[in-house]
Order: sequence, then C-alpha cells, then structure tokens
Amino acid sequence: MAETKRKRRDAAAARTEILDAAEKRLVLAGPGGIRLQEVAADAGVSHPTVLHHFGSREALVDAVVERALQAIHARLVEALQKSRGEEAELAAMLDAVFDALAGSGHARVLLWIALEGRHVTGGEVPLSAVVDATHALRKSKHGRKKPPPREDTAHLVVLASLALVGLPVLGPKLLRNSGLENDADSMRRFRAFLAKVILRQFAPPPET
Amino acid sequence: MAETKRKRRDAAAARTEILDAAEKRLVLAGPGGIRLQEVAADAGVSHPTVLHHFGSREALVDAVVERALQAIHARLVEALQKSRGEEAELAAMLDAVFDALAGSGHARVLLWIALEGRHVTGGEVPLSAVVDATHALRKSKHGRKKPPPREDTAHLVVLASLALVGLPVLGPKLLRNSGLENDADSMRRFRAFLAKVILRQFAPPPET
DNA sequence: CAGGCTGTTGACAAGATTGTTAGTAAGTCC
DNA sequence: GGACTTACTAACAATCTTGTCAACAGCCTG
Repeated sequence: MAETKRKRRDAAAARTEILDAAEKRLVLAGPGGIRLQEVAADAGVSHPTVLHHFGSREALVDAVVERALQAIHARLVEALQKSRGEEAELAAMLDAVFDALAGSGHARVLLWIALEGRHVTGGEVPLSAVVDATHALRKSKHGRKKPPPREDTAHLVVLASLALVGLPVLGPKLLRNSGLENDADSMRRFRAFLAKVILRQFAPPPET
Repeated sequence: MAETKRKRRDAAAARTEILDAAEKRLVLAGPGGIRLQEVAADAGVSHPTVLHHFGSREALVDAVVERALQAIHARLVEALQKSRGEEAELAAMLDAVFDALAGSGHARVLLWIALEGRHVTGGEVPLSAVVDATHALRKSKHGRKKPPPREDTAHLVVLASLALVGLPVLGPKLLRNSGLENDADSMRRFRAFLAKVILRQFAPPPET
C-alpha cells in the first residue's frame, strides 16, 4: 500500500491536468462550484499544489474559464468554417455548431458564465463575422429585389444562437413539456426545423 | 443604540419575509449561492431563525425554488391568457411573456435550476397547452390545404421558449457581438423580429 | 556526486457556513 | 396574573474551504 511515490510533472503538464479537472467541475457546477480539494483530488495532486501553480482559487477559475472560452471559440470557428457557404447544408452546419456546444458541455459553460456575470477577458464569439457572411449570402438570394436590412440578418443569427446554446440545457425539458419525445433524435428534428425556419427567411418576404 | 426590541411575526409572515430574501439570492446567485447568514441578515432575523422555520438550508432552498416556480407559472399563464387568440398581436404576447421572464429575474431562475439539475416537484410550464392552442389557430389559417403536423407547431413553441428564456440572460452579449445596440429597444426589436418569423410559419409553406 | 531549482505535500491557520442548544421574550388562553 | 406556546437569539460546535509554511523529493547541471 505504499503510496509514497511522488509523481513529478513539469509545470505545463501539471497545469494542464489541473485545468482538465477544473473544467469538469466548471461544466458541472459552474465557476462558483469549483472547489480546490475536489479539483486537486481529481487531478491526482494535493490542493496546495493547485495553489502553487495558480496562486489562488480565483486565478484558477479565471484560467479555466479563459481556456474553456478559447476552446469554445476554436470549436465554433472550426464548425462554421467546415460548412461555410453551402446554404443547402444549413442543417448540417447547425448540427455542427450544436455538437460543438453540447458535446463538451460548452453550452453549459456559456450559460454559467452569463448567469454569474463573470467578467471575461478574451475569446468572444465572432458573431459579427457570421452575420456579415450570412448577410452577403442572403442578399445574393434576393436577386434584384431590395435586400433586407443587416439588422434583420443579425436578428436571425441571434435567434439561432439562442436556440443552439439553450437547446442542450433547456431542450430536454422543453421538448418533453411540449408533448414530444426527449431523445437525441428529437433534438435533431428540432434542429432540422430551425434550419427550415431560417432558410425560409432567406427567401424574399411574401407581399402583404 | 438599544436594538433590544425583538420583532415577533407570526410563522407565515416570517416565512414569507425569509423567502423574499432568499429569492433575491436565488435570482442573483442561483440555488447553490444561497447562504443562510445573508438570507437571515436580509430578512432582518438571525440565521437560527431561518433554520427554525425551514429546518435546514436544503429545505429553505427547496421552498424558495418551489415558490419561485409557482410564481413563474402564474405569471406566464397570466401573460398568455391576456393576449390569447389575437394572432395579429403576437408581438404583444411575446412582449408579455418576455416581461414575465425578464422582469423579476425569472428567466435567470429557470436557467439556474436547469443548470444545477435540481429536481423540481411541481409547477411545470404548461407548454403542451400552448402548443395545442397555437396548433388549432395555425390549422385555421391553413384553410383547405393540408395542415402541418403538430410536431412542427411544438417546435415553433420550443423555439420561442428558448429565445424568450435566453434573451434576458444571453441577449445583451449576443446583440452586442452581432454588431447591434444593447439597449432595451434593441431587445424589443428582436422580439418583433421573432414575431415576424413565427407569423411567417403560420402561412402555408411556399411550393418548392 | 554535490548542489540547486522546483514540483510536491502534510500540518496548520483563519474564516466561512451549517447546524445544535439552551434560554429569552412576545403573544395567548385560563 | 400565571401558565403555556412559540418566535427568536446568542453562544457554541462541527465541518468545509482557502491559504500559508516548512520541509521533502525528483530532476538537471556543475
């Protein structure tokens, strides 16, 4: 039972392992739910080691939040780049963004941070670029008719964002309360519906 | 400086005052952020008094969450009843629901509870009834064409729910990141856009 | 191998937080 | 007025959480 062997990593590896453990807690319980002892135990170190590498609990939380936001940013950019321009594949693009947000609990992280009102330094989601790209595509579909204002496209992107961020967290309960099933396929069908709604906005509006 | 006067309420009044104080913390910091001392100080009692009336911290949290959910339920039903059936006034109805969710921090409470995975006993939002009412209205607008499936209407209600719950929390950041303004009028315009999108789904789909 | 650098840890300290207990005081009923 | 109920509180206890400190232990360089 000799646990006397000390594992010695270099500083970078130790920080990574500790941040990995902290990120689990971040997804599960939010920034305010991160406990040094739990993070340390999960990382296989003692809690003073965590303080040695990060200085304080707050600094650890800042670091894990910043790393998570950068990871989210990278995942979203990747998902958006992969299926850019093919408006027929909008459903696939929404699925890719949804997977980026739901898979690793990233949607939960975004909501935790928004609720706790944490001041974030970097890694904002480049929604403005998405709006611009979408707006250019939309204008091309309108032909010679007068194009919709940019604000309209921005609203469309915001609506999709709200849906995709909220879906992993609120989706199960909302779908069940609406009388629908609650499995993964039900969420996929909702995303297909969202794609249909968005595409319909691309066409020129009906004359009233 | 004689603070020696003990204020003595009856049990119901004491519980109400304590729950009011606890609800402030619930909105601000979530169920996990409720502290007996803070709640007690805010309610003007000592913390053992809180335990006297509720038994334990967990019981207090359960009580305040249940009361908040019932209040949300009542506010939503009221908002939905007030503007029922007038599809031309859909924007007003969305505004009413938005006010019910944003005004008292109710949207924050719903998100806190969803994120913390708290098991809730009663007070589910009656989305199924909303879906049924919306679906009936939608079918009447379709005339003799074949009506859309009920699932489609349910998806529409879920989309509106995701937007209205997420808007008070994520709206400011999303609107700003999209290159829009961040004031109250910007949120109102987004809701008007949402109403437009929903109403467009009411019309029969264009032939493809 | 000697020495230093540094990752690592047990022990401790200080404060926060929940819960207990004994007793006080305000209101009610006889 | 006296007895009873109960809202209420101060003081304490137990546990948790963050942070400090001195010392230990790998690893590299001379």
